[in-house]
Amino acid sequence: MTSIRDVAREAGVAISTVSKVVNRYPNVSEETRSRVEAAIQKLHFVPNAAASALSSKQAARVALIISPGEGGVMDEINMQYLSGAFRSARELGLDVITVFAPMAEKQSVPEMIQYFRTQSIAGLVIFNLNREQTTLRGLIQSEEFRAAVVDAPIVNAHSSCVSVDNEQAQYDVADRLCGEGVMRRILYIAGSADGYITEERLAGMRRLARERNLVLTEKEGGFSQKRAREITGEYAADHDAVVCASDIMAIGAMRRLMEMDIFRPVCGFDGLSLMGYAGKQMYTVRQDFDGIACAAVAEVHRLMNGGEGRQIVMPHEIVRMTYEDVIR
Amino acid sequence: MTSIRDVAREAGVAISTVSKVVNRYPNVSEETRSRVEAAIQKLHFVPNAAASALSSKQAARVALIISPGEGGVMDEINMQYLSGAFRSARELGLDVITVFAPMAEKQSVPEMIQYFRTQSIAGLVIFNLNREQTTLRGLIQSEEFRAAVVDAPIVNAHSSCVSVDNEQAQYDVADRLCGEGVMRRILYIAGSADGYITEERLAGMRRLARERNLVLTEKEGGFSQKRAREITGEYAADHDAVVCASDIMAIGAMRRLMEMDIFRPVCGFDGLSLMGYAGKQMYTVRQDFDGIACAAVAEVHRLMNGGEGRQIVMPHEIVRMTYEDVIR
DNA sequence: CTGTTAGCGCGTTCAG
DNA sequence: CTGAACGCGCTAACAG
Repeated sequence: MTSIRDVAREAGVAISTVSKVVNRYPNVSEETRSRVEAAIQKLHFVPNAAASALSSKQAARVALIISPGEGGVMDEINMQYLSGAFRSARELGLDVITVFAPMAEKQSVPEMIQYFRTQSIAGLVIFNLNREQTTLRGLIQSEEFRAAVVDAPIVNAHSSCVSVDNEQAQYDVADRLCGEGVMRRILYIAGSADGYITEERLAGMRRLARERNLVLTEKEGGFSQKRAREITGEYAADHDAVVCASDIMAIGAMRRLMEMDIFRPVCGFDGLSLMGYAGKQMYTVRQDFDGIACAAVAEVHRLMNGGEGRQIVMPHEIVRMTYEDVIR
Repeated sequence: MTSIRDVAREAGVAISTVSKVVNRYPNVSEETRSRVEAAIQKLHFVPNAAASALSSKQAARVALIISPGEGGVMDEINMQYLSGAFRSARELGLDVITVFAPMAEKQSVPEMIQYFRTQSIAGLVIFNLNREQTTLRGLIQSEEFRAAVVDAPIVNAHSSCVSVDNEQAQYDVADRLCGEGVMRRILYIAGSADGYITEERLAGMRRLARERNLVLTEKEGGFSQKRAREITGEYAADHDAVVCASDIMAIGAMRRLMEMDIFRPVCGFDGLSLMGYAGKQMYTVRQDFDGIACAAVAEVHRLMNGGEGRQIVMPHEIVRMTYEDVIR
């Protein structure tokens, strides 16, 4: 392994001069710079990130923590999160590691703190946090690290939260759906009680019901397609429309309705391409997961530079998705 | 930041003794060991991975390179790959970074070599490599790093390949399908020409056709649901069954058949949970992506310890998937 | 503008 | 079994 010292010798300059060239410091003469660069080329010198971090003590590493859905439903969202996060990290010059939440949950809070510290982690970006993930929540509350939490309303001095306005988005999509005809009795299939976003979306739905004088039936679907099917089978016939707190539940509802051979408008939430498999066109809330992850990484970067925790609201969009929109 | 030196002072021993305790060296007396451990607890000492790697020069880092599918189809597979890879890496004590292939492809081979070297990367695990990914292929051929390549038959002194027996698997699933009734004319919708696995699967299909005296029509579906739909619409009526080289194409074929209101048995390849949305039950090849990734990481680990490149064949399974099997 | 020097935190001989 | 001393590759003051 050729080191900075070899380059210095080759170029006939001091070690620190090489360092300055490598790190683009301004105060190096054009001549020595080019001499050093020639030596770098010649020796195929490659700076050692570990040594650099050790010396400068600027180990700006960030851990991305994702919760894979067992059924493959969350995968599309998670990959978009990762895609945005990696891109953003690269742009900001942040070093990133990826952690699967279940692994973290198997450990205790001190163990995870220990692990992240040995890894020189200074910031966390946590996706899809729910109430049952006690280790992760403990990690945030310990305030040992700066954190950007996506879709969970946790804000303190060291942590920000990033998400769409779930309340408003649920309101908007249901509003659109209900504007399509005369609908009074709405079946709302909510998420699961352990999800933070569930309440916010429910609140949006309730506000719409109040304003529009709708009769609302609320059921807990737990983000499960199966549950949504069952609920639809049991209640949909007595309602004019089915509003679901997630796409996957909307697909379940739609399929059940087709089996029952009755038509009810259905809407979902998230904007997955999976929606195209529902069989009919459907309104949903399109979230820019890529952009959300991007913003979350930027936010943790800001926090690591001394920023205060805050809440960030990302834009959303109501779309109508069909099979044709989705397939490739 | 409390360092090994603080611990040594606290415990009243030398720095090297602390190091030995931390790294579980045998030659430390029970008494000093416990004294050191007490000090570690007390001071919340956490070893610094960067410093450790720098000093010991054992930076056993591995890069996982994944190709996200634009349409969200590949996401389920990729997440399973990541899941298995992370788990395996943790068990083997390997440090891991994740890289999206499109980012790598934007760079030149020397740039990527440079990047990986600064990151102390010694091994690569490459998923879903295709012929168009020239940078990645150059990276492998440079033999700068040890590599385990999933689903692409590239083997040299420093690289192994890991995959199911695609030829046999395609043979098996089509065999099962054709065993269900009297079928002579088979429509085979292959993958894309730039995918390595495409030929292998095609070869398996051809072997079956030979042995069973089938009339085979081969079309290139490019792993595209849309293409598979079109091909099905054009040719399926004249055939007895449709064999697809991927689940996503099988879904397209099945949907088209339903629209055409004719029934033809269809089979896919991969075992995605997405298959449940096809509408009917369907044979497919279930690959254990998690296990494949796990094996690939283990393999690159072996290569990094001086092993020779080789080919590893993972087991596959023919399954019949239905909507009910898949939803949760 | 360039060179000298002192660490960053740790692993590892090699004497004792 | 223990500890002093050196070096990993690099950055960051300082002098010059």
